[in-house]
Amino acid sequence: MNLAPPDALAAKISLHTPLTDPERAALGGFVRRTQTVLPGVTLAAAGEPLDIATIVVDGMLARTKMLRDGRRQILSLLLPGDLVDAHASVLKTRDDNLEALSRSEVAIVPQSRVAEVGAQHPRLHEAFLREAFIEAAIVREWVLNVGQRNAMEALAHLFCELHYRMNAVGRVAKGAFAFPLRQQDLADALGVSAVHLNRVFLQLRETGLVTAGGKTLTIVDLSGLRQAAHFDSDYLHLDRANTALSA
Amino acid sequence: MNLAPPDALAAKISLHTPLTDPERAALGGFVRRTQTVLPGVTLAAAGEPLDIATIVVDGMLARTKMLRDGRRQILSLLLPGDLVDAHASVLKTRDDNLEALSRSEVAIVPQSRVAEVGAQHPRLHEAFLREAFIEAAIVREWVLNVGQRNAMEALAHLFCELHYRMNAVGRVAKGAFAFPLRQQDLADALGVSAVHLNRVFLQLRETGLVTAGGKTLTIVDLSGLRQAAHFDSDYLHLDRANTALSA
DNA sequence: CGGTTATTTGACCGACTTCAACTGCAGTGG
DNA sequence: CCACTGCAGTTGAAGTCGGTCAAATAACCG
Repeated sequence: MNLAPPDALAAKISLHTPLTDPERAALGGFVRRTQTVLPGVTLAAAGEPLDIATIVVDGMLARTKMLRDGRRQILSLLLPGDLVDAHASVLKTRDDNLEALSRSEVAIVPQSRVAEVGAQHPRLHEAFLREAFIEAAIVREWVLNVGQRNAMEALAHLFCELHYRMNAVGRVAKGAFAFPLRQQDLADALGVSAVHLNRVFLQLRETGLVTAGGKTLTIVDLSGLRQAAHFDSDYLHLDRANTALSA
Repeated sequence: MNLAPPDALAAKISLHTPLTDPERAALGGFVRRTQTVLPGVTLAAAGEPLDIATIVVDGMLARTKMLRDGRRQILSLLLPGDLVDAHASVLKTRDDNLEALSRSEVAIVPQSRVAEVGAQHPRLHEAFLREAFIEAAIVREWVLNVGQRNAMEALAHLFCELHYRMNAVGRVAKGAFAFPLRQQDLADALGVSAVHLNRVFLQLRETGLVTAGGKTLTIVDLSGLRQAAHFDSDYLHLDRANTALSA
């Protein structure tokens, strides 16, 4: 029903680097064995060693940080095709958590194997690095979302981002894509309370720009939503993708 | 009066990797020629090519993002010894601005030279990568600051971070270090208004935990400040440094 | 010293929070 | 089949943190 697992990551990488068959095969090796994780499960927690990378095959995960009193911040959403913590082995221990927000399929790859594949395929090495830097760019935009935009703008902006990122891996059909988050997760992503998020989300749906239901989000009017959010996709570094969307 | 320029970067790197003399010399080559930038000057703007790295020799700069209506968010503060945008050449264009917050000394290094030195000195290559990942970790903590902590906690947390980072490059004496920011900059860092920041900053000074004056910030009671901020320095990945502070 | 910029203060307003209750829905077991 | 349970979503009321506007100091700089 969805693209076969390896394709999402390969699709993202080939936005910047055309891939040869051996390179595709190497990527395929990463996701040969996947495992299912249930919503709420923490795959990796702050303080643990950074010895594994994770590839999201299906579902939605998040990088999170917690405060002692239970406050929780989502730092970025991890979508199918995302390669998480590759190259992070230059640091010893994690400083954040990797948490499943929905039932998801992931492939867990030891850093040593990522390094081996990188050594054999220099362009993959560079591509992995690029993915890490793009995630950093997404987190920087996230700061802007949380720090400067009000809840409505921030929500609209987040939905735009998800649309572009899901589209880049072929997971958008007629403006709709899987969206399994609870409102509490959205609230923790934007740094507002769940109650306030609920009201703002209702308001946004009333505008008719988006509809939601059954764990699916539909962007009805992308250009209207982009305007509401002042969304500019440059920070996603999608380059060759979404040329149809940017019009 | 301060450490000689190259020492700050070398000091940070040697927290993780002991450096040989040739490696130190290579770093010294980066900062042989520096230039002065005045407060408010934008060294590099979003949309420009990512073809240079910048080393902060003295002063304070910031990575910033702007919204069309003038709202401004500071994404991270760049201190002496920081190596900015090394390795970022895997991406084509900047998505943020590099702005001087005070009169500063910086060295501008073409990405090609960073790459050459990295090729000659593999451990420097890895060290540059590590610096980039540490900055990403700092930005992630920044999201938590802006999204979950209130203004007082966030301000105390930021001051703790600065103390640790300045200490790691030998720029702290008796709890005091150079702090040339305007309150407007602090406000843009925390995502609050300058008026509110002013009141909160006054309140924090009234607690006696910190004092400020003459572009200098003094942490009077670090452990008290850490408690107020619930500060945990793990995310700075300082490893061997600050062992005296962590007590 | 004059002109500019940064900080401080006051008054008022609005976005967002908190607490609490209620609805709707899906799963479970009797 | 229907109660029971639990969780996500929705709604209301009251309060607070932080925003805005505006003006008054205070510090800085040529």
